[in-house]
Formats: sequence, structure tokens, C-alpha cells
Amino acid sequence: MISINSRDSRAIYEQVREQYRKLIVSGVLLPDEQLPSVRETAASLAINPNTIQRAYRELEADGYIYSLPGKGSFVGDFRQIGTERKRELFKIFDEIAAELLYFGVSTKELCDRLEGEARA
Amino acid sequence: MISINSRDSRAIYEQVREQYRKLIVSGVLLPDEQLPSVRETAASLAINPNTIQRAYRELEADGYIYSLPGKGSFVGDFRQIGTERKRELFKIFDEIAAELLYFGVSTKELCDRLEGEARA
Amino acid sequence: MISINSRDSRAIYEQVREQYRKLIVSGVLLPDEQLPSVRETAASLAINPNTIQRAYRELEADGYIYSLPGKGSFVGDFRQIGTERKRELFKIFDEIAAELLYFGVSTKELCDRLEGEARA
Amino acid sequence: MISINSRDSRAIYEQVREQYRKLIVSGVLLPDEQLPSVRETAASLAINPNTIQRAYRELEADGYIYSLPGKGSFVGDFRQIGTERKRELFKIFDEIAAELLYFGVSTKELCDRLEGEARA
DNA sequence: GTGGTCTAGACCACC
DNA sequence: GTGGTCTAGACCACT
Repeated sequence: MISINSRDSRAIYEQVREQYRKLIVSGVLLPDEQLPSVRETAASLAINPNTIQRAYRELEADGYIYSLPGKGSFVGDFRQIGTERKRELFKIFDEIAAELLYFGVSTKELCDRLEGEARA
Repeated sequence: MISINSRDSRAIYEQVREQYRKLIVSGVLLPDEQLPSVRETAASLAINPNTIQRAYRELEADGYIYSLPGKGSFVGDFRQIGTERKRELFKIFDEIAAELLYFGVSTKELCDRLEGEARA
Repeated sequence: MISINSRDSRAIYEQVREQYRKLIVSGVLLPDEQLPSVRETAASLAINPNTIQRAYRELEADGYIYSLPGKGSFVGDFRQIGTERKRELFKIFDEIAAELLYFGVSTKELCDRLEGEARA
Repeated sequence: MISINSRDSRAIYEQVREQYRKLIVSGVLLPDEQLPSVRETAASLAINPNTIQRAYRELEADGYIYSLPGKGSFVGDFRQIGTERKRELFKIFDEIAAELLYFGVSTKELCDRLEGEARA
């Protein structure tokens, strides 16, 4: 489910965290679904469990997952918690959109694109 | 025209490059307009000219500016070169939009936001 | 017929020389066809005649044109003279081809491309 | 592995960059193979490390190598990145071929030449 | 040890 | 004056 790219200059825990984040926000992993355990993930990637632990810890701090000691880690209902993340996203969205508009892309083209994504 | 934030973790040349890039793509600096010279910018920011030179060099490599040795550096006609940049931007736009949509933001809200930007 | 790009960092006489060279090797200008005079070209581009003169001089040195004092400059039958130029071209051709082949392009694809050009 | 020609009018960093580029695209250096370190190369050529650094930086920007800070620089999987490079190469290939064809070289001669290279 | 950034100061060619 | 290259030497974070 997760892979590590040794050519990627980012730290391993960042790669793991980002990949889980994308799996969660893209809906591949559904709310309350159980994640593979820290040890399991670590073993399958041949990586130190502490590294995975750190990725999970940060995912939990941002509300993407929640952990039940002794039971495991689960996908959170991040939609309620996402307020801060949404603010970040809107900021980037505005910047990107502004540049695209200045490059001559019409608002209509962008809206059509959004609707295309929404259907997908 | 440009400022440096010592609390910004990015390298100085990146800060300078990004600020000029934004000034250009936002239309504050117009095509063929002359940029302040390397030395001038360096002096006004109390920074080594080599650092500014590097920012200018990368801006030129990406087509945002063009340099005429002995004359100065000028804003390029980035709209022609923008084709590649647009591809990058669309890619980020899609990722950001996908995440926002999954967070429950409606396409309509995003479209309205786009139109708000277009008017601004 | 010729244009000058002030954004081009190359010297003006180089721009002129290269543009005439391309017009000649591409067959737009035919052997023994008369070129616009130095003064005429200089006037139409609002440029010092010496600059055009230098371009013509170098074109003549390489056999692309020949000058008849008092009559004008004419396109040469460079196919006989092109020996040295051909050696250069073959060298570049080999380098480019080697890189393309290493990138996985087949010789057949390149040959087809050559035949396409030959027909055009 | 690399040499510098003081009679070459090109900048030192360009000579270094081009020589490494050729070693990579010709397959002498294989993907993920480690390059000599910046300092090592600089020392062996009696050149300032900054100059080599710049060559490496540009190679990385073009995807020919990737750098892992603290570990070293390695040959990239340029065949993936080669798409853009191929476009450039095809463009030059067409120009060179067009000129050769106009000089009276037959497509057959060029194709034979290509096959000769492919076997080599 | 590695890559990466930055400074200070020099020199060149061109305008 | 301009952009561009190069050197010498320092410092940082990471392995």
C-alpha cells in the first residue's frame, strides 16, 4: 500500500505520512477503517518501527487518524477537523488560480475542470 | 520591491526568485521592463551579489526574464513560455481541488471563489 | 525577409548571418538569386550598414553567397563548397542520433522521419 | 573521468556538465551509480568546489542526476525524464537532416549511417 | 564524510 | 555601468 523511494530526498517518515495522507483524503482509506499496525508496516517496508511510529504520530496530531491503545490506528473523520488544512488549501488554491487566470485561462475552463473532477 | 525574511527557512536566492516570479506573473512587472540590476538589488538588501545572480540565473533558465550582458535584465514574454508552467499549475490545481472537494467544499463554492479572483 | 530580435543575446550580425544561412540552405533563396543590397537591408532594419556588411562578408567566406562588385550579392551554389560544413553537420548528426538511439528510439523511426522530411 | 580544456571558450562548469551528461546518456555511467563527490572532482581537477557544485546542480535540475545531501550524487533514471530531452533532440535532428538533405546527401546514406551507429 | 548555501572579492567582456 | 564566471573560505545539516 505504501512504498519508499530511496531517490526521494525527503525523510522516510515524511514519505510515509504523505502517502497515507493522500490515501485518506482521496477516499481510498475510509473513515474508521483500520490501518496496518506500526510493526506490520515497518516489517513490510524493512524499516525501523520508530520511523513509522513518527509518521502515525503526526497523522494523529493533524486529525487524519486516531489511535486506540491496544487496538490499533484508524482513519479519522477528518472532515470535521480539516478546518485548518482547508485554510491552507484555499490559500494555495487562490495563488494557483490567480497565476492560471493571468496566463489567460478562463474561469469557465477552470470551473469545467472542477466539475470534471467532482464527477470522477 | 523585494524583501527577505530571515525567519523563512527557504534559501535567500529562493525567496528572491519567488518574489520576482510573483511580481512577473501577476503583471506588476511588464514584459521587457528592466529589472533592478544584480548589484543594485544586492546592495538594497545588503546581500551578496552572487546570491542575487543565482536567483536571476534561475529566473532566466525558466524564461521569466532574459539578460543582455552589459545592458541589464528584463522581464520576458512569459506567456509564450507559460505553456510548460501551465501544465505544472494545472497538476497542482487538480490535486488541491480534489482534496478540497473531498473535504466537502462544493464545486460551486470554488467557482464563485474563482470569479471573485477574476474580478479582483 | 529578415528580422532582428532585441531580446536575443547574440550580436546583430550573427542574427542576420544565421537567418540568411537558413533561408539559403532551406531553399527559400535559390542559387544565383540576388540578395537585397547591404544598404537596402541596413535601411529596412534601421541598422548600421557595417553590421550587415559583416554578415555578408562571413556568408561569402563560407561560400553561401558570392559578391560581384558593383552588381550585388548572390546566393552561391554552396552544394559544391559545402564540404567542410557537411563534415560539421555529420558530426552533430552522429552525436544527436547516438543520444536518440540510447533513449530507445529505433533506427527505423529515425529513417522514417528522414524520408518524411525528404518529401516535404 | 573528466577533463578540462583551457582552450575551450565555454565556462568550466559547462564543460564539466556536458562531459557528465555525455557519460550518462551514453551509458558509461549507469542509473543509481554514485558520482565522484563534488569535493573529489574539484580536487582532482584543481578547481573550486563551487564550480563543480554548479555543474552538479544543473545536471540535477535537468534530471540527469539526483543528490541526497549527506550521502552523495547519483545517476538518475534519465529515460523517464528523457521525454523532454527527446523533443529537443528531434528538433535538432530535423534541422541538421534538412540541411544535409539540401546539400545533396541522400536519405539512404543517412539511414546507413544510423544503422552503423546502432551496431557500434 | 556528503551536498548546499552564503560571503567577499576578483576578473572578464560588453555597452 | 551591466551580466557572468571563478576562487577562497566559511558554515550548516545530515549520514
